[in-house]
Amino acid sequence: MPRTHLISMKKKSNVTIHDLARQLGVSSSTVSRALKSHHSIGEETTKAVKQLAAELGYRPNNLAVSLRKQHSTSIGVIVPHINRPFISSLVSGMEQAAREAGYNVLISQSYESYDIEIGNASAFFNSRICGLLVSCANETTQYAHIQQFKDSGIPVVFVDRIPENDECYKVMIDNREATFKATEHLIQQGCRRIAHYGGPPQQLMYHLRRQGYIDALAKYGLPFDENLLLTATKLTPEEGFVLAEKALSLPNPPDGILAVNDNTAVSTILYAKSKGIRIPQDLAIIGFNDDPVCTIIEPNLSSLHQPGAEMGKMAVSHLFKILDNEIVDVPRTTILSTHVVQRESSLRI
Amino acid sequence: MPRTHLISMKKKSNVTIHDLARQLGVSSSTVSRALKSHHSIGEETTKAVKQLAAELGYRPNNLAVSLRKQHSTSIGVIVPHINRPFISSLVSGMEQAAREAGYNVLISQSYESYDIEIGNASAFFNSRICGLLVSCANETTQYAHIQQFKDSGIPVVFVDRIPENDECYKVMIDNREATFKATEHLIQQGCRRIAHYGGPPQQLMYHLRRQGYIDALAKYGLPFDENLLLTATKLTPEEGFVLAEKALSLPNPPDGILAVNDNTAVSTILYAKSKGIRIPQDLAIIGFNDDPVCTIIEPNLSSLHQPGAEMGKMAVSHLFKILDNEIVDVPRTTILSTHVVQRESSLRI
DNA sequence: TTGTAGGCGTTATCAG
DNA sequence: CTGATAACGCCTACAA
Repeated sequence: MPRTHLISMKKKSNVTIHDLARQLGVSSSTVSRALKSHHSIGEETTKAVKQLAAELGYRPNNLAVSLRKQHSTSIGVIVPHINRPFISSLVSGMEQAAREAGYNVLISQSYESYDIEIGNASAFFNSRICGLLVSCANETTQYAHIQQFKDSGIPVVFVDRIPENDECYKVMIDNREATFKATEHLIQQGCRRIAHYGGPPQQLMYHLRRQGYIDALAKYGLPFDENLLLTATKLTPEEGFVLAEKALSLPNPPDGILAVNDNTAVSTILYAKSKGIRIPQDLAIIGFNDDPVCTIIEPNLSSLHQPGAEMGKMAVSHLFKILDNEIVDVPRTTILSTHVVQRESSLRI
Repeated sequence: MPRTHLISMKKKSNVTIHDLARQLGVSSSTVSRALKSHHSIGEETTKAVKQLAAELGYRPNNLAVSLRKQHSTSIGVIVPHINRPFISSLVSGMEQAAREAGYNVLISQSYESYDIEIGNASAFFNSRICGLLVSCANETTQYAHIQQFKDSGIPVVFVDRIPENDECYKVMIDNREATFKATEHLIQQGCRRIAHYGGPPQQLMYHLRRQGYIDALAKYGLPFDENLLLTATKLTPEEGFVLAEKALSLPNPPDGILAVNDNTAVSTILYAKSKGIRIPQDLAIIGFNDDPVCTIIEPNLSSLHQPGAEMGKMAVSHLFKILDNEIVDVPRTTILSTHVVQRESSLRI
């Protein structure tokens, strides 16, 4: 009967430091210290402990460690959708940086919904994440669900979609400058009536992009025509077709389009081509994000490149610095650089 | 003096059930039970507890709950790369299903590396995930790092990239059938010399896809020409160009190409067009995955559609059933259906 | 209906 | 150099 017991030596992995301690005739504190090569433990003891741990397949229980240390190693990430090129690169960068440092990444999608974002934040809080990275839902205009983290000393870094608040840590691009440069590029290519597809205006990001567009027009003395300022809410390819039709059927249609993302820009190219409008001769187009699709659509789509993976890594790096109290090294706002990638869709000269 | 206490009402969120208990003059077990509306607790007590909990901003500590219950609510996910259309949809589906059930999703990327996959699995194990979803790295041919979970009673579901092992839970498509259908489609469109870009052959998935291609040729009495069977390792767009050049510069070039993914198919279209090869008249092409790019490349790329998000949801659903001991409801192998999406790149009739 | 006590696995403090 | 003890926050027999 004890036989069966011994035979089932299937390395059960509930081995704890106490099991090791018992078998070695030492205390569990000694085991705990030996496992992390604490200097105060004798060489032999340490070796013996580590060897037995390996033999029995001991695995530390991070749940217990985190509870005891009052500090977990899980970073929470909230994004609107994972399956979008820019965001999946962003998340990929976060995951890479976090894992290299031995941290886990908890992921969640808000689907652009404020309520879901609140729920996700709440779940993360209860899971005692050690830090939060958020790219806000378009719906989100209040931040109480984020404030709870700060109140508990859990650092938060906003990425890309950020709130209008100077107090918080942000990693982003200069959205105004980006669309300014994009608009400027179109102007330099000879466009004089440039339309802009803007995103949901309550999102600061889209507001700034609008502003860059307007500022560029002003700088070059081009009139601002309200009819040329369209607003998108979903920013899907489908919506892109609607916008394209709207813009191109104006009595006085645009000769250039600055789209707030590549989805809508691509749809516009497809729509224009189907109507016999030549790109870029009749209509120059530039998108935003520099998604992979830019080099596949014909003509290739000019776009504003923003470094997704780098933004993710940077956000994680900032998070770690804040956790390590090297706050002085972390600027409230980090601006990553963007650049216009000039491709056929906008090159008229 | 108690005043100051009351005034500093900055809801510090380290409130525990003991704090609530103390303030209400009850025991912490009562609080614990009241919070989950245990029937044995008086209505008034329950109400009082919940109200105070809300006032003080009490938040349950999942770390402690999991430790105590010996069961966490975190699902680990290992995929090769997040930022690929199919995989990000897969992960998105997983996240959605998991979160709806109140579970967290821990994500990690293997970058197709066996060693990194092992490291990720190890980290997850230490974090005491309650279940694992894996889509294996191409390098992976051994599964000891996965076995540890099974040995500890932690369910594992393989998704898409699965091992050659009947014992494990798998959610996948019928890869052989998929490429069989795709090849058949090309044959029905009049192709007689069909080339195939295969993936790393050690991955069962790619082996099966090769087999479907070969079987279809056989069924229709077409000769199998080794020169038409190319092998890709990275499956990147860049590699697609190399493969395209290799295939199209053969002495007797193919009139149809079955690519193992859309990346390489798209590159082939671009390459062929640059060489004046007409698609689909001179060369019919079909890809695999049905990435968004298929409807943007011109001509639109035919492809094999596989339901990414559904696979992810299904995997999570299976995991939950296994956790709930409803094992009888979970088939070892779940095959999701695929279909050929016929587009211009292959329609010659 | 409520309270007591013990423990989940680990680490930190203090003592030897 | 090592050990005993007490937490971390929660849950759950068992008692009352």
